[in-house]
Amino acid sequence: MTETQPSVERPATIYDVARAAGVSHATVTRLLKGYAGIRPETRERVAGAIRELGYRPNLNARSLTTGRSHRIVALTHEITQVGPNKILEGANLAARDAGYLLDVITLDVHNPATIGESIDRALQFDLAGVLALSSTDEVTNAVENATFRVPLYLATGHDKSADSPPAANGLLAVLGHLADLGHRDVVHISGPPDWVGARNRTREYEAAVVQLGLRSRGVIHGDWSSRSGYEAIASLPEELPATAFVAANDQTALGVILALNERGHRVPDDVSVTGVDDTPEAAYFSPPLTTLRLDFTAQGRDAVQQLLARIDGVAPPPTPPRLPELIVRRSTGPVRPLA
Amino acid sequence: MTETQPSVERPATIYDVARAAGVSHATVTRLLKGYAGIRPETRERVAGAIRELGYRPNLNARSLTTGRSHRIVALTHEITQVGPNKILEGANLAARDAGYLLDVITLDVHNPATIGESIDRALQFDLAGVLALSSTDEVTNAVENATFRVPLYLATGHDKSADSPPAANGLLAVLGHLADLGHRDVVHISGPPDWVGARNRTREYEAAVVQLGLRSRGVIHGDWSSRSGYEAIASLPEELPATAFVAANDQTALGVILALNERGHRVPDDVSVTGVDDTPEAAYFSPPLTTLRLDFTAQGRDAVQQLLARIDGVAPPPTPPRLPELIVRRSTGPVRPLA
DNA sequence: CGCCGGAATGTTTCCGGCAACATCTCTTGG
DNA sequence: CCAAGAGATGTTGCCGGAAACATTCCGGCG
Repeated sequence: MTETQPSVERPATIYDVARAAGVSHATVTRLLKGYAGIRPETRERVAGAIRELGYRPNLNARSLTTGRSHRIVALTHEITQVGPNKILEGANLAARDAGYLLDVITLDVHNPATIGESIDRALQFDLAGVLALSSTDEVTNAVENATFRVPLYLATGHDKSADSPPAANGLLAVLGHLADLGHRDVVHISGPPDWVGARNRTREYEAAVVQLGLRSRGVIHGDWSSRSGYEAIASLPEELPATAFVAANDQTALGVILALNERGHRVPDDVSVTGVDDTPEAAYFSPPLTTLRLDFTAQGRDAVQQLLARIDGVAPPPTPPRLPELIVRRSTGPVRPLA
Repeated sequence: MTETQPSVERPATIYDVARAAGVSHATVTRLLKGYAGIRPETRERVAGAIRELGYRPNLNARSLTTGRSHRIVALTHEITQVGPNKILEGANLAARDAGYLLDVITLDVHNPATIGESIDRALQFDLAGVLALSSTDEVTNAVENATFRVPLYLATGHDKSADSPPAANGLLAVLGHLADLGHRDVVHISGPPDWVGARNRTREYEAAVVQLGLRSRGVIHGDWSSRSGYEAIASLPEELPATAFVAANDQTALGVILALNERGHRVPDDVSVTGVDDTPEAAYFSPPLTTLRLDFTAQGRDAVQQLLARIDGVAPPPTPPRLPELIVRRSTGPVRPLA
């Protein structure tokens, strides 16, 4: 399970390289920075020395003088959740493509005291910028209260903001689909209220219900977990108040399905269930889940792009709307009227 | 969705603080380092200036002189997988408790060329150590080929190594459970062969089969995904060759269950299915999954501890064996003989 | 053949913090 | 009352690299 490498010798510096090549350290720097005016012969010698000594510039020292680093930090949390997780993945790629190193600092939401501390710690490095991938109010607050001396881009929630165009309103598609199947009575199992994304989904749900002329038979607060979906159904009266259950995410939907099964309701014959996120597993639930596919990776990319624009003092590029896509599978079916 | 903060003024340095307090910068350093011999009055003035200016030491500059930083980097990949993900969580906590900042660099396994590059990039900073959380051979190789000048701890796979005590052999418990239920014929759906953890599980499976006198009716290669579990079953002949299916992880088991359902086999009445990992969702599958609970978080903690010991040149603490725990739920039941 | 000017290379200083060493300022003992 | 010594604070140089500035080299031209 383990292996180590002894080599503890200090890394070579430009001075070492310069000495080995018989030039001044400035020449080494020039080579490194791609300066053209170096005699081929000299260039060769220096390059050789660099190779020989396995020289690698010390980025700390570099950013100390230049005052700018190519490092950006992403503050995140709950990377277990699909959303944050994939956003990070996208951000990581985008950063790398732009020549930046993105490193991730995971905040411990369960331990609020440490949030500020972690942020503080991160800021002690020379950073080009900070990408705050915050999904909960707690983290958002902590971020807003911190004093950053570097560009900051705060992406709250992996959802569209309140003022986003209606087209981005994914739950409308979900409820539209249910309405098409003849459903009138629906129940929403929401995400944790301190998550922006959860609130947005709930709001979208409520708006869609109105717009489509459906009846919402309740919003039950969940917490993204399967357990909360299970318990939501368990808390319902014997006679189900709805024919369709709209869960805030796929995990919750999973719990909903199990609870429904246990109470003798077949999905989708008796009741329909939907999720949000389209996690890789959703297609393999029993039955496969009708859900909303969100492009988290793209959102991560967009966020990095926004941050980079701020770093470079350029006008931020417009973020193309990322339209959620309705994925219809077998957890939804034609309504079967309530008893 | 966004907010920015303008403040781009350069952060205060010890010199700024010194000037503001009317002392030399050395005095500021002394205060920072907890040196006792400072007159209360002076101390007060300096502390005031620090507060006033919002001074934060520049860790880059610091590690430049001290030659040691309190930063460790975790190289990881596929953080979407539960295992790596939770290991990271544990590592993060352990590092923080030890006063280190752990930052995470996600390697892109799908793009091997970038692995070396990312590692290289990370090494250009002053690092106290590197924690390589590698689960696949590709990454392991890349890590082994890189030249680190800092302590390295390579944790391969989130499983016990080949020479670990038999007690750690979790699949024995799983198969023992199946044997107790009367199952004789079993099939294993493995993880991707380039994952150490997957190979270990397969080996454990095979050993357990022999030890318990069962009959393995095949090992089908999967890739951790639900899809691979689904396809594994789909590839089987009409007459199932086994009464129990041992999946390499929970996701795979999910796919297995769906495929089995679709072919008209009820779980667990007709066939039994097991997983590994005990993801939070496993308890809410339909039916809830019998699986093996692994303590990933502890493994992450252990790894950090090992690394820190190397950094400090101390003898590494013994890693307590993390015994997997069999969680029996409803996806397994008494055998029902093959037709 | 010497001078000029650009190309190639070298020297110095600074970034922010730290540590070794130097200096100053008291208190105290002879 | 002065010197010694401890305590408090200041000065200097260095870490690795970058940039401004300085110098050397060289060929061409008058």
